[in-house]
Amino acid sequence: MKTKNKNQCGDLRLRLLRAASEIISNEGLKKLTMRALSNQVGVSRTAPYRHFKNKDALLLSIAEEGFNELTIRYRKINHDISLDSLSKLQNIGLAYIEFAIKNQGAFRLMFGQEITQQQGSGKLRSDASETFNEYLMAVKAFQDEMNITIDDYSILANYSWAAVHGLATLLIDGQIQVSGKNYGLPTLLTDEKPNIMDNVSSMIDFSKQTLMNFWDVILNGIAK
Amino acid sequence: MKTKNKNQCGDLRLRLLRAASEIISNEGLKKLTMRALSNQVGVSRTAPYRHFKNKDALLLSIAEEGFNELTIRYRKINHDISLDSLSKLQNIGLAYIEFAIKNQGAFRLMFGQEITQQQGSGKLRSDASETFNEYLMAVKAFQDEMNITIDDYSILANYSWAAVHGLATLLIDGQIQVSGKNYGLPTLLTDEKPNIMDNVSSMIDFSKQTLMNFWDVILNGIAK
DNA sequence: CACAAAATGTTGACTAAGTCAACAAAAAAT
DNA sequence: ATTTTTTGTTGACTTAGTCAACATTTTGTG
Repeated sequence: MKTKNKNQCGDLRLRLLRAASEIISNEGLKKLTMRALSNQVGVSRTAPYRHFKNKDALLLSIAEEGFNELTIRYRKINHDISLDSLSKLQNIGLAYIEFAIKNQGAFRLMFGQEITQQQGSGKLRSDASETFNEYLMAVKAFQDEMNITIDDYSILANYSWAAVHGLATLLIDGQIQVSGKNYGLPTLLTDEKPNIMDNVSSMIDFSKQTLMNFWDVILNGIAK
Repeated sequence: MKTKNKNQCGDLRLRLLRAASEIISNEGLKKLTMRALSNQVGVSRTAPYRHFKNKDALLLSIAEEGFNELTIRYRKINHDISLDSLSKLQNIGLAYIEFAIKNQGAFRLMFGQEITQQQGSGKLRSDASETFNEYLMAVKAFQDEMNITIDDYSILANYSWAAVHGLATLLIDGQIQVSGKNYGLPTLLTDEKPNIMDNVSSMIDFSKQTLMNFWDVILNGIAK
């Protein structure tokens, strides 16, 4: 009998995933080496290969877990009866950005090119589909509730995805100054080096602020 | 006398930069190795080290060149008298995306984390500043010409940057299907693998379409 | 033009990292 | 209790970044 008991068989597997995500978030993908990872977790350098075919497979798993986690958050929002469809969409956008900031490692893998260019493994695709479906559902509900003139819902879906994704990406890549005298300016325009992990809460505040403006513009237009 | 003659001293340097960009664009950053690069260019594996301190320095140079190139395009648009401020802004956005699609390698380096997290080298910062300033100039002109109620121009700047950047990023990461029956859908929701290099023109068409909607929404709001 | 200095390129060698194979220990199944 | 299966370890091979020593070519100067 294959005991898929997470406390035994899966223990190391889980610890590896957690540690790997942390390393990527804190030090970047380049610093994630199988050897450093093994070391961190306290096993020999090849132990991870009992749980993952290779490094890419490990990264894939991180992405899968990420989608599952994100789906849970989306569902919680979509199921919340106290929210109207606009609020749901807004909260989903914020959840996306928060997830990106707090789980940089997973986020980069989920929406980066590393994985899309590979096979993708049915598992990943189905996990990701759940996430996307939850998002698309919110968009549809919003369009139904408002009298949106655009017929194709995928337009709004892509548009808001792009905007939110862009903000998330710029933030975790340290491209926008979220604190100090250069608040809101492109980092490359300033002398300050962003200290990403120390700035999580500033980033989230900045995102909230930006998203507020964002939705205001979407709804009313810039010229009002 | 230091002959900085590009035809002699700089010859290999330039060839390396070109080849490196190409490799990143076609096969991804992971496939760019100093050895493969040297091989491609037809020199020994350590020859590049005469022109770049190390691999990171080479990447940095690619980014620098990228900013210079992008600045030129922005300038051309900003100086075009036949365009009003809105058109300028729109064209700049499109130029950004086109650049990203046609120069993935450089783009990833310019706006990714690899570089921001490093020192940044004054040269890079000043090159990037020119690009950003050109962009900010267009935003200001636009806000001046329209009667925008938002006082802080950096809000619109960040907002449109994020949206455009998000679209560019999703496209080059192959996250959006730009042709076929799944047109406009997230790739992970489908079975099709995007063939990025074969899709350049589809991507650009898709971007134009999306940007049209994008600016329409920004100007008029979604509910009209 | 001859020679010294500087720039450029090459080969050899070292290190870090991914990964396989053979072996060992532990857990599970019979 | 013994056989399998699972999980982990060490050794070894390969690829890739990079330095050092050496060779060659280019450049500058008397």
